[in-house]
Amino acid sequence: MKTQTRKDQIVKIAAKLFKEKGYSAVTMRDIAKALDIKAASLYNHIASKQDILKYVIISIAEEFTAGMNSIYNSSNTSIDKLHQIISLHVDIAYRNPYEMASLNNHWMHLEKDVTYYLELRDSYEDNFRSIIINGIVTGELAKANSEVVLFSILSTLRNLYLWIPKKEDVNPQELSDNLSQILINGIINK
Amino acid sequence: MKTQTRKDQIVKIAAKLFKEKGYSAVTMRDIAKALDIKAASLYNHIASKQDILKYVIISIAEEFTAGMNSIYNSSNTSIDKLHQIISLHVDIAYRNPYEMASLNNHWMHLEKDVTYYLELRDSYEDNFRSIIINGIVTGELAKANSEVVLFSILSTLRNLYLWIPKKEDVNPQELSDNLSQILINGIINK
DNA sequence: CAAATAAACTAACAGTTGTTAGCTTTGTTA
DNA sequence: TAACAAAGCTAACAACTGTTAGTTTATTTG
Repeated sequence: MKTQTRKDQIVKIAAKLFKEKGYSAVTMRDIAKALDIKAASLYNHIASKQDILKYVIISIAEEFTAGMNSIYNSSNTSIDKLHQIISLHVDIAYRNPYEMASLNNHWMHLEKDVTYYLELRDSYEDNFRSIIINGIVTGELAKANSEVVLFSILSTLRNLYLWIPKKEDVNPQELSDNLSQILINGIINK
Repeated sequence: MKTQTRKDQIVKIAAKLFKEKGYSAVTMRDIAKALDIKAASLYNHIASKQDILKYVIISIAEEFTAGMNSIYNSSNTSIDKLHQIISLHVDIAYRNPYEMASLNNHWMHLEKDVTYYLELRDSYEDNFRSIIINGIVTGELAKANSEVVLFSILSTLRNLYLWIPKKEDVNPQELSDNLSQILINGIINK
């Protein structure tokens, strides 16, 4: 458990405010006030407002990419890989519910770094798509429009950050199991 | 097909800009420039920036509520009701992909009208939850955590607006059918 | 054609924005 | 205890914000 630097505190509290009001609506004075200091003092720790957003988003985007690469390159079945992807999302969303809002909704304000972010995201989606198509080809997964399957699962996983903080005592393992059952087996009683 | 008033044009183009950059990052001058007029001229048609957001969000929120009420009060099976809810979302998202971004992400800037918006949304979710729980009780749906089922389906449906504009020639009926199959029957091959 | 209305314009406002410069305080180490 | 670095402060800036007032232009209607 690394000790939290002042910069870490700034990034963390900014992420929370970004989630509540959106990146543009949060001012440097808002962030400062939440830490009980003046706006100018923030600049002893970060270079700019955009710099804060970068720290909020990029590290988590890279965590997703690393996780996906490891899953993608393993020799598990497609369905096992899907289980692992679900766990990956639950785990990250559980630990970073505020940051996920910026990752999903505020990345367009990264400006200079938006290209890098989109590369990470596209590569993530490409791997995910591959796993689904492969599962359909091998017959593990039912024949279906792979784009709709990808979109549907990814939508649910990307929205976890909205839902997790609203439920007290969510158990990540249990949530992961429930999601796997619903997303993979469906909800109908057969 | 009603003719489009100037106000309608303003609301429509503003919704598009809100989706691209977020409500707070879009200035009245941005909206005006997109219509090739000056910012002050906007005020001949709308009362304020917030007023524009209200027009973007509330009419669609009410359309969802009306649709849900009609489905909820029908005498169909739970599964038929779920099919109808999916169609409702596809239909509205297909016709209003930009407006859906504000409905999902910018409603907190409604200020005075946020209470009304949340009433509509809560009532919508309550009806949805009821339909799911009823389906589980009657045995139409498999035993599962109803909150996770609700969250999972709703996440997919609420994100349609992000996905529909990226695919050319999406056929709403076909999309609706694909989603129904995936969300209700799952993706596994059995 | 006259009058009324709709819809644009210019100019300006008061407040807010991110950021910088320069200074002071605080806490640690030599 | 002197020196130093880390982290705070005040004051100010230029640009930008939503909005208003007052005016002009274009269109519709009696």
